[in-house]
Amino acid sequence: MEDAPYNLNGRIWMEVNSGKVLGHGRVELLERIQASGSIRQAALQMKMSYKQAWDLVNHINSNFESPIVISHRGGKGGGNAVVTEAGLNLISHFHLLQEKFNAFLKENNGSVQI
Amino acid sequence: MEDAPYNLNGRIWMEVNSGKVLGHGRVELLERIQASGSIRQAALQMKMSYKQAWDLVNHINSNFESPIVISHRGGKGGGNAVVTEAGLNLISHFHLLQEKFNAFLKENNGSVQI
DNA sequence: TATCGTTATATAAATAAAAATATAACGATA
DNA sequence: TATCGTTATATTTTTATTTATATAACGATA
Repeated sequence: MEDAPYNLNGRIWMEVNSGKVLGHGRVELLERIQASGSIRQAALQMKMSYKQAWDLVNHINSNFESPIVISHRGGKGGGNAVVTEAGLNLISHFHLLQEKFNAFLKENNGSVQI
Repeated sequence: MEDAPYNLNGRIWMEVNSGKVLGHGRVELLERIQASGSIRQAALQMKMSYKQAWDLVNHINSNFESPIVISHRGGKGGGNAVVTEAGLNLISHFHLLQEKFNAFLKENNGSVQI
């Protein structure tokens, strides 16, 4: 009979209409869009295809009443994307949840008798 | 400025040597092995291939000092598999963690201003 | 008004994951 | 000792996912 130490790990996400809309990866994408002003640049930074990034943004936008990312094509720089006030609220709220969750995980590390 | 209600959802798992070894799905697999005495039956019940189930069991076993599932081939019924005392401890410990986590999720449902 | 790099979208190609199939090993028991 | 259903393992086939490629639309600005 000995001890098996383990680390507890996990993921959380926000659901709307019973579907995942916002987790760790999407929040990082929003932050990079906000920082760079570009969906393409954010995608490059995260080593994902533009299509994937666009699909994620589109999915997020279509699951909230207010737009989260507003994008424009054409013009100076070819186009741009910005995260709205609503989006910034989502980001900071998710960070809050994530911090609580991190504490939960830390508290629940331990070991089992095996 | 309106409200976006959301449900918080997520998954937790136990890690050993920085690798995932036990989460919701694997615990269910162990329970079904215990109940049926057969890896094959457990796999069928969970609609996964025998290979996938065996790989999971093998992965679990090789990440703990003590065996979690002991299997035999041949003999009455063609063979069988049993979950060890150590495995049962893992199962009940994970359930404990999962219950705490469920409470955490419930507490942290809410809404964001968007 | 021609150019630029980005957004938006569709389609094809490549890769990865999962499922299906096949086969040997096994040992109680009939 | 022949049979049985399961474990254990490898290989093939199928499916799903991801990535790559292509192209049109766009509007500030030079």
